[in-house]
Amino acid sequence: MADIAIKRKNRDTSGKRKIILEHAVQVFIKNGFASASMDEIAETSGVSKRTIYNHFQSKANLFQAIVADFIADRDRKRPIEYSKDISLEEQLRDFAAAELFLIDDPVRRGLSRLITSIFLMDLEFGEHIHGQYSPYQSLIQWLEAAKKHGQLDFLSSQLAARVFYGLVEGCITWSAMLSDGASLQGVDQILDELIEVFLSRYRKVR
Amino acid sequence: MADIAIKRKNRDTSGKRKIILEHAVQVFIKNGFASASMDEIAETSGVSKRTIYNHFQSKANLFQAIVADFIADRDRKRPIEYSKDISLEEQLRDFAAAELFLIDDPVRRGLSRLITSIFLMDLEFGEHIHGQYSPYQSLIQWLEAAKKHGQLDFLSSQLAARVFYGLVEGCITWSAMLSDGASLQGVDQILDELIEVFLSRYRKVR
DNA sequence: GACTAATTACACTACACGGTGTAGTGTAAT
DNA sequence: ATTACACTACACCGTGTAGTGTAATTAGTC
Repeated sequence: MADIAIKRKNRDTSGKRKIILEHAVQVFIKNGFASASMDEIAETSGVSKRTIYNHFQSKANLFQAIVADFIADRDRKRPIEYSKDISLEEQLRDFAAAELFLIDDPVRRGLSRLITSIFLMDLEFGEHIHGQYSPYQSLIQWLEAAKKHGQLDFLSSQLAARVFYGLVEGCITWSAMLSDGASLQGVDQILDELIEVFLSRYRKVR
Repeated sequence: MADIAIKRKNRDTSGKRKIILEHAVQVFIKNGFASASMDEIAETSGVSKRTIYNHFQSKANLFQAIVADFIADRDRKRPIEYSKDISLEEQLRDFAAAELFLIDDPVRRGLSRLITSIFLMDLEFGEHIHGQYSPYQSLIQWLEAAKKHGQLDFLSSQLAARVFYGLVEGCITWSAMLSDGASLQGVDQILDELIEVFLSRYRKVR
């Protein structure tokens, strides 16, 4: 494959672009979208402001690119399917892992906070981000499979899914965002407890 | 008492002040703090900008006044104490009611969203608001009382409280904020289910 | 070394917005 | 009639900042 050399004339500018994105994230996280200035982003990146505008049409555009990367990163995980051979606990832990991924790294956590704060004030934007989030649908499928297999019992898989995600998000995600990760201390035990709570209610008694 | 007439000279300006506060809330909710302009607030209020600055030192000051009112409103509810004569379900519903109060009215819900979005990006501000929130401590007391009375069983009241609030906030509060209240459909049944989930795990079996 | 795309430095525009100063008005108390 | 005062309308200032135009410079490719 000669894809790399398909156009020799143009230099590879992806390095600068990447540098800009990485530093812009920091500035946006630190100041929020509105208060982050393009001058500061340029300075932090060690790049002229003009170069930023050569790579990105506008501030909003730059931010979009960051969000797009974040979403792509988040969605890299494949949906999880029900398995008879793995304990319910372990499989539920897998679902929670997708949520933990959003907050266990300081940069991702910062971005989660920023993006969440934006779509608290702009619900349309929120739809756009949250709408394409698959794990939730995936969990519903999983719950129904587990019910069919006689391991779980509930009336509404919708409601059960809401309970599970509510538990994880309420007890872990939100408190981690609001405490900047401090509440992630001992998160494994907390998660075990949440799963225990969930199964206390929905595990089928034989 | 002639307190009202203690100084006849000053006219009562609380009317204008109230009007400004009420309309400023709308503008802040619509645009966020940074993007809300004092000119728009003046126009919306039907009041000259100068008058706003006669009542409030600055934009930040005006916003503080709004937040203070919100907090005062929120904290009007007295803490709940354990009672042997009321079912656990009913008492837990009472705790949840304090949370529901923050999101059942469109204006309060808007303010909740705004304030939350601000302290996602400014954790110090968050401390200030969240730090003085009593229901959480109050629930821990309640849980321990119920345990002593032999109705509940758990190792850590901290963790149990976290689970309960996590359930309520994760399943109800956050989803109501992000859906602008749409998810409040059938919230009573959902709450019943959450309490059932909680008690499935922590109710003492005799 | 020549060519040229990428980058820089920097001056500049356009504009929004927080906040102030002021001249003047309506009104209720004296 | 006078006074005190809340209020309005409006011009104005300073500043921060998104975004542009341009000439000069750097550096990768041939």
